Amino acid sequence: MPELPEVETIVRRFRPLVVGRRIADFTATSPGQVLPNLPRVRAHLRSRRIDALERRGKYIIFSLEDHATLLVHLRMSGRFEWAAELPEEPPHLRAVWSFQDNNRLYFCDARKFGRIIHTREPDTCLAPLGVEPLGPEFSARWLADALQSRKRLLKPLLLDQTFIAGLGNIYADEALFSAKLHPLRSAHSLTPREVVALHRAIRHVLRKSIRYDGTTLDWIYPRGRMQEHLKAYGRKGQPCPRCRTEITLLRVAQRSTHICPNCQQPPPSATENPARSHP
DNA sequence: TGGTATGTTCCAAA
DNA sequence: TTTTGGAACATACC
Repeated sequence: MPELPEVETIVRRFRPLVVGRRIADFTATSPGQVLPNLPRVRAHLRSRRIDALERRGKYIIFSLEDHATLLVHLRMSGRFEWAAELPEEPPHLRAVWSFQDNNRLYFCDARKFGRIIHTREPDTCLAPLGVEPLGPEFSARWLADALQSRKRLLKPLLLDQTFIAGLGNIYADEALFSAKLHPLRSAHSLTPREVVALHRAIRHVLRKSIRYDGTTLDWIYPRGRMQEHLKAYGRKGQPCPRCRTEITLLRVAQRSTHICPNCQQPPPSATENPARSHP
C-alpha cells in the first residue's frame, strides 16, 4: 500500500527497465481497472515507445512517444513485477505489458483498487494534486500560509492529496510524531515554531524512507527496510523512542493513528468532555 | 468468524 | 462554503 517513498522507489527501480522500450501488447484480466476502457488503451499502447517514467504524488507517469500519458495508481495493493516470462502467473495478476524484446511488466493487485489510465490530458488527474513535499515549492513559509487558512484537523489535512501529494497513513503518523504534534490539533493553531518542525519532519521522514527503499509491512511491497526505523506507526504498546511512554492507538478520520501521548499533547478541544454530543 | 488493512471517492450532514 | 463521517470499492490475512 504504497505512499510517496514506495512509489518513488518503484519508479527508480523500473525506470531503467521500461524507458526506451517499445510496447508490443497490453492485456488486462481486470478490465474495470483500465480507463477509459481496455480495447482503446490496448490500441493506443501497441507499438508505442515509453519515453519517461516519473512520479507525481502517488501516481506513476509513463510518458509515451506520441505524447499521450499512461497513469498508474497503485492504491492499496497494486505492485509491478518484471520478468521475461514467468513459469506461472503471479498471484492477483491484473494486467501485462509485453515488450518487443520479450520482457514483460506485470501489474498485480489483490484488492483491484488500482487504476491504469490512458489519457492525453494527464492534468485532469494530476492538476488537483497538492504540493510535492520534496519539491522546491514546499517551504516552511508555504506551509505556514497554507495552514493558517484552514480549520481542519492536522492528520486528515496531511492525508488530503490536494493539500500535500504523497503522504499516507504511515508517514502522516511518523511526521506528526517527529514534530511532536497531536493529530487532533487544528491546522491554524500551530505556532511558527511548530510549523517549522512539521515542515522539517515531513521532509525528513520521506527522505529517510526513500533511502531505505520504503516500508515493507506485508507481501504487497517487498524489499523495503524503513519498517525497522518507524518510531510511531505500528508500534502500539511499545515504548516511545524519545520518552519511553507507551505508544497508543487512536482513531482519527477513520484511520488508525499512532501517537506518543506524552510527546504529542492533545489540543484543549480534545480534552473537553465529548459526552455532551447528543441532544 | 470478524476485524483490520499503507487509498480514493462520493454523498450526506453538520 | 468548509469540514467531517460513513459507506463503498474487492480481497487477503490474522
